[in-house]
Amino acid sequence: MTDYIAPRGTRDILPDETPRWQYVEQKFRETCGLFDYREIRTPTFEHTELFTRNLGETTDVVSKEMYTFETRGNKSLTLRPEGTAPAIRAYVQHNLGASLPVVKMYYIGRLFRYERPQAGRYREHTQLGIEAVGSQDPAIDAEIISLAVQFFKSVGIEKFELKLNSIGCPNCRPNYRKALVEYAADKVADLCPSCATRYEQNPMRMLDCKDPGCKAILAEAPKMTDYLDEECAEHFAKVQEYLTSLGISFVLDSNLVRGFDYYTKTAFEFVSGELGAQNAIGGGGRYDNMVHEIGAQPTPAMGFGLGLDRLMLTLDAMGVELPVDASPAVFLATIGPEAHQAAIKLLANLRRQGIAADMDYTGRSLKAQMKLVDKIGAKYAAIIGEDEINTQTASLRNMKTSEQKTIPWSELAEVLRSA
RNA sequence: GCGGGAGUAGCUCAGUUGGUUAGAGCGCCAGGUUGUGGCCCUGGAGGCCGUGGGUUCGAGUCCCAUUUCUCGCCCCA
Repeated sequence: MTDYIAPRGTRDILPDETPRWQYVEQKFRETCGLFDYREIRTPTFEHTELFTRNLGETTDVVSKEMYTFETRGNKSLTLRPEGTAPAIRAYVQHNLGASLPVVKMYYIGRLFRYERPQAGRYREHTQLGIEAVGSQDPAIDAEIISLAVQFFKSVGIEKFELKLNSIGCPNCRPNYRKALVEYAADKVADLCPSCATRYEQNPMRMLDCKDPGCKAILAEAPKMTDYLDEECAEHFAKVQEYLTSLGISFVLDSNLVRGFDYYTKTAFEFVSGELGAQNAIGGGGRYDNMVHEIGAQPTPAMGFGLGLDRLMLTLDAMGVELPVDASPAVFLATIGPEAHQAAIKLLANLRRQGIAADMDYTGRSLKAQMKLVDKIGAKYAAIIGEDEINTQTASLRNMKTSEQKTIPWSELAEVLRSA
């Protein structure tokens, strides 16, 4: 055993598992394509200020979970802890809004957060995300949510809960915040320590505290949805209306508060009962002010992110079988050095003609090679020994039916292609 | 940052009140007549028993520390 192991909170996805990941990623790409979202790839790290200024100074991510380091030139960089700010930074930097009314992007990227690992939580994880920039139409909110739903279903996840809320905007949220603070003012002493801090710094975060005491105290607290201004209320009603018309069921959750400060209006989260304590499989919301804060003219936007690692865990827990098969079509099993030499050339020909093929490179017996064919799951074994060399053929064995036919080398690719 | 559980072969795990050369199943490798996989049989390789210290005539087993993994809290995907 080596002393070198993957750093805490990171892990290897081994060759046996990667086909499942690739399959899910492919489904995501296809779904995004159906909704006309295009891929954007942004750097793994960004200037630290992008995150500190846009996610909120008091959020956990910014205050204690970022992987931040200094360059030789004393600039502070940070491994991206989330995907939205970088995507919007790119949108603004390249003025993407100038050429399209609504810019619809998706990304598949690794995110980094320095947290204590546990089930479904890693220090490096993969997130699939989408962002739509340029529309305040509640139909875009519904589109993004329905893209997520369609994607979940495409990989076999039917059971999940969609939680929905509106957290208002800078116009109406202060009123609610004030009402909440007034409600909690004489109860601070009874709240848990972290809620006492939240009361000071970010009162709305008290709403999703899991402490039973806090829950009881806040059960009677005023609700954001009762304080929405006319525009936000109408937007929220429309989102619900559209979702309903799309046949997407949801539950309103007035305690749903997203982790970053940039959200406005719509907030939503998908939770899976198949996961442990970390049961949020994806979530997102509207962030109508970020584009402006990053430096472009005010432009509404809406996005969604989902944790691929947690999605894979959910699939495992649900026992979903994905139709993946990474096995080659044929394995050349050879007897003796002459056959080995002939197979090298034959193998290259097959591959050039688009037939996935492999052969033995360890000098094993035919029997051992056949075992190997079985193990790697190749559909056919092409056996080449002295007889076959003399006749320029291969004994093509169907590993499932055990049928065996003599095929000339020149016809091998064609036979395999039509098999 | 704080709590609970666990580190014995590649994997999943046994290992009796501390007592000789540390085990099983699976996997791996080689055989079971000539050039043929799955099932079966036989044999083999592979372990500083996480690491360091301590108690003891003797430690995989007891004590301490440390480290890693794991589950949970905070929070999030």
